[in-house]
Amino acid sequence: MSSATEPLPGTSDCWEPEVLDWIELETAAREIFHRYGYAEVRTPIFERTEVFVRSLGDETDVVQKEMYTFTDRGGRSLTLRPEGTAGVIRAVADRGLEQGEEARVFYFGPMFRGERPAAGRRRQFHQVGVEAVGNDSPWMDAECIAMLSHFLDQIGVTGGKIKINSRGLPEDRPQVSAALAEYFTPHAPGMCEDCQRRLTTNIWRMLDCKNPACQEVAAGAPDLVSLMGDDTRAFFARVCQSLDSLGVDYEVAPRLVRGLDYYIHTVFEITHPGLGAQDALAGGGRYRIVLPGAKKPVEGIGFAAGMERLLLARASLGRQTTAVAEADIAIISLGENAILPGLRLAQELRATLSGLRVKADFTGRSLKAQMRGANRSGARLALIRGDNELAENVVLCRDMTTSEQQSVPAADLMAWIDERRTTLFA
RNA sequence: GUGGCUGUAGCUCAGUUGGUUAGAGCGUCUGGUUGUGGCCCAGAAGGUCGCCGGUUCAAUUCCGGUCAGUCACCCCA
Repeated sequence: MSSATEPLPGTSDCWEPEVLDWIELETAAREIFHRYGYAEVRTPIFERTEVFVRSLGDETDVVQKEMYTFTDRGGRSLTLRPEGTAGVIRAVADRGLEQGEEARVFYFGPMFRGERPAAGRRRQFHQVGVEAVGNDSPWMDAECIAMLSHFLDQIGVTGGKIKINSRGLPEDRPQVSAALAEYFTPHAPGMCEDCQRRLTTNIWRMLDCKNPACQEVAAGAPDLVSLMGDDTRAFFARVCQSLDSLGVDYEVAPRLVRGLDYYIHTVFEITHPGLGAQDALAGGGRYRIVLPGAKKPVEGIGFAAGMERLLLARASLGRQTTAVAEADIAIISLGENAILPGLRLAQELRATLSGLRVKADFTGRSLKAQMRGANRSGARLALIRGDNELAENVVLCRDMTTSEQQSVPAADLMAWIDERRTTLFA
C-alpha cells in the first residue's frame, strides 16, 4: 500500500516466525550435506559478468534477459548471481584443484533474476545447492541424486517426483538435433507459434512445450538417449543402475530438457504437486564449465533447490510453522525508580541463566498495560518491582500460567528461578 | 517482456445502482476505583477508498492511464 516502504517487486521481507523455518532448513541442509562429506562455501553475491555468460551460455534465457547487470565505478560489468554453480566453480578454480582432487561443497544464499514474479518465483530467491567438482564418475551422479532425495525426506518434503534424463556430450548433439529436426519439421505447421520458432532457435525445447497439441507431437519424438554415442549411453545406464541399486525412486523423462548450456550427461529435476505452475523444487545435473581465461573445462555434478519452494511444498503438506514466544521472562518496572533496577536485573538474568529469553518493559506504563504486554510476549514468568519491592529488597515473581505469585528476596532470585527452571520453562 | 484477476482502517473484508460525517470483525490503546495479564463489558485512536488524469453539478463508486499485488505464459529453483 505505502509504496515507499514496500519491498521492490519480487522481493520480500522475512520475519519471525518464518525466519525460524529458514534457519531450520539451513540447519538441516548443513547436517545432511556434512554427512556426505561436503563442506560449506560462501562465495560473493556478484561476480564479473563473464563468469555467468561463459558458464551458462550466452544464448540462454537467463543470460539474455534475466540478469541484473551493472557497471561498477571501475567500468567493469558485474552481475548479481542468477544461480550458484558458476560462482562456486570459479571459487574452486581459484583455489586450485590438484590432479585427481575433488571438491565437494554446498552453499545457500540469495540469487537474482529479473523475471516477472509468480507463485514460487521471485526476483530475489534463495537456493541451497551442492557441487561435486573434479570428477567424471556416473556413481557420483547417483550419489548426488540420492543425497538430494535424502535431504528432502529429512526436511519433511515428501511426494516429490525425481525425473532424470541425459543431455549427452557436445559431440552427441548434432546427430540428436538433426533427428529432432527431421521428426518435427513435418509436424511444425500444427504446433504452437513458440514451437515453430523453436524449430530453428532451440529445437530441444520443443520436447517439453506445455501446449497440448505440441505435447502430442513431442510424445512421438525419437528417444534421444538411443541416438547418442556408446559411451554416453553407458554412462547414463550406470547412473540408472546405481539409483536402482540405492533404492531411489525416479523416472526417466526422455523429454526433460534444462535451460543452461553447461549441462552434459545426466540432468534431473524434482517436481512437486504442491507448487503450482512453477513446480520444480530442485534441478541439477552434470556440467562442464570453461571459465574466462581457463585452459581446461571443469567438470562436476550438482543441484540447486529453491528454498522458497521447499517451504511452499512443505506447507502444502500441512506442515505448520511453530510460533515461538518472544520471551521466557518479562520484567515489569513500576515507577521511574524501578526502571534502572529492571534494566540491571534483565542483564543479570541473561548473564546467569543462559538460554532464557528476557524482555524488560521500560515504558513506565500501568501495571495492567505491562502485564498485557508480558502476556502477549508469551513469557512464563513475570518479575515485578515497584517502590514497595525495592524498599523491601524483594522481587514479586508471578507464574503467568498458574497466576500464583510470591515475593522472593532479591538475593535469592537467581537460585529461586534456577530451581524452577524445568517446570516453568519446559 | 505478454495476458487475466485484484487494490477500501495494522490485518481479513463489507459498502456506495455516482450524492452530505465510508462500515464490520480481529488487532491496538484507555477505562471497568488505589500496583496485576489471558475471558467479558465500555470507550477511543486509526482511512489522501493505491496514484494521476478524464466524464459529471457531484466520483471511493463510471472511463483511461499508471503503480503495486496475484495468477498464468515465457523460462526456471
